[in-house]
Amino acid sequence: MGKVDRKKLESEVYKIVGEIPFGSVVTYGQLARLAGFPQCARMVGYAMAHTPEASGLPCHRVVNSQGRIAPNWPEQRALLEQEGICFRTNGCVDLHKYMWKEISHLDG
DNA sequence: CACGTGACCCTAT
DNA sequence: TATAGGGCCACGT
Repeated sequence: MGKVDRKKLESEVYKIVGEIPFGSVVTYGQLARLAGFPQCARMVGYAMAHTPEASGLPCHRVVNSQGRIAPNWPEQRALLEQEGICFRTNGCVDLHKYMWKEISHLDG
């Protein structure tokens, strides 16, 4: 196995992110698996952190496996709340409630 | 070239 | 329910 093709990973991930429906969230790990890079959740995070603002992609709908939003980006919470997503007292979204249904089978 | 870092994830304690 | 540690891999210094 050679090195990961970051460009390929990015294009695949961005394509999927663009399809996340309003009011739903997806985890980094799920994105990695859907994109065909199951061991690269970290790279997905890297890609998200470098997503051009001009892309218009709904990267705020991507959270970690605990439903926690990205550090150093508090705005993400407001963006999700605008879509009707409520936060628990521990600061996480309820994945069982807001997970993108079409891919929720990738959980376990 | 070696090392530290990060919008991560899983298992064990 | 919390923390700790290992694995992961590209990137910048």
